[in-house]
Amino acid sequence: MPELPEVETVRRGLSDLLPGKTVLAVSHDTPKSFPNAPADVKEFLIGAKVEAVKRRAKVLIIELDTKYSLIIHLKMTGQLVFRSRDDKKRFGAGHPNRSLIGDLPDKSTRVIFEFNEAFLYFNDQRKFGWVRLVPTAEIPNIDFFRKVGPEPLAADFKPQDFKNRIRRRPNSTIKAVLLDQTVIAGVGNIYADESLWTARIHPETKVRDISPIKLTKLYHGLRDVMFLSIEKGGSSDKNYVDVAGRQGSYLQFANVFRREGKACPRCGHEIIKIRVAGRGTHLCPHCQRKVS
DNA sequence: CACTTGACCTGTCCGC
DNA sequence: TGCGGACAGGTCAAGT
Repeated sequence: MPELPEVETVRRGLSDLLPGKTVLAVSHDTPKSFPNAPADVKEFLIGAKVEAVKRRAKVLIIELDTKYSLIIHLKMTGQLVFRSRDDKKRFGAGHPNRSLIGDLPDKSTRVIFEFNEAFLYFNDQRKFGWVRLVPTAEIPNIDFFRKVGPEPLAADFKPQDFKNRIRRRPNSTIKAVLLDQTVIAGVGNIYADESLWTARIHPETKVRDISPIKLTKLYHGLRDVMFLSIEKGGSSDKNYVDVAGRQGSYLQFANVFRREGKACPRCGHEIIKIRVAGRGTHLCPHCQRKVS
């Protein structure tokens, strides 16, 4: 579930909490969740101090003072939840900011990082996510980072850059291209559907059939929905929570996603759900016509 | 080569 | 209430 806005929300939370803290211990459930632990953990992680928490596409990068970094992908159901000794006082029962998840670790907990008086839990129900320890200087050489496209929210990412990237795949459907991380970084199913609705583009439209004006609308639509979602703490359908265990509220503002059978907020026609590029896809068949 | 489909996992929901 | 099947927000490898 976590797409760019959710991962960015987690990054901001971790960035407020982790820098300056030293890793005291690490435990993990399976090699799958932490492929190069524990041998490397003992040697490279314990005693390391967190310097910064960054994000590239949907991947979190926790930079340590040892020239190593932890890189973390939440995939569909990953969570990173931070609990300090003070959290019971700050987020106890009745507190509006209290965590929505219970005692940790729970049965979805895969990796635990212990800091002084605090723990960071990596939970992942479906076990698609992972944590890796890599030399910081090697990160740009990792296959995923070499291939991944530009950050759509970067200040220097202009409409023309967006159009040029998208047009590299003229014969694909626009939905498939938006989801392709090598074209644009960080777009997932929710923000693909929402941005296509905003730009009034049918998700099955071939890229070559979309006018320049519509592509410009899509550029702005994509950025608008992502900026709004970050402001709302991301989308929580089921699993996603921030570092304090709180859900995001963006889906309250969604126009089509998970709204099949309801009225389109723009024209009142019924929103439908179809399958495009192998993914559940939500659209208004009246506002979003196939030929631009 | 460009593009699409299945596999990876667990949990939940829906129809019988 | 139980059971089988479909489905879930991401990414690869393998297939056409």
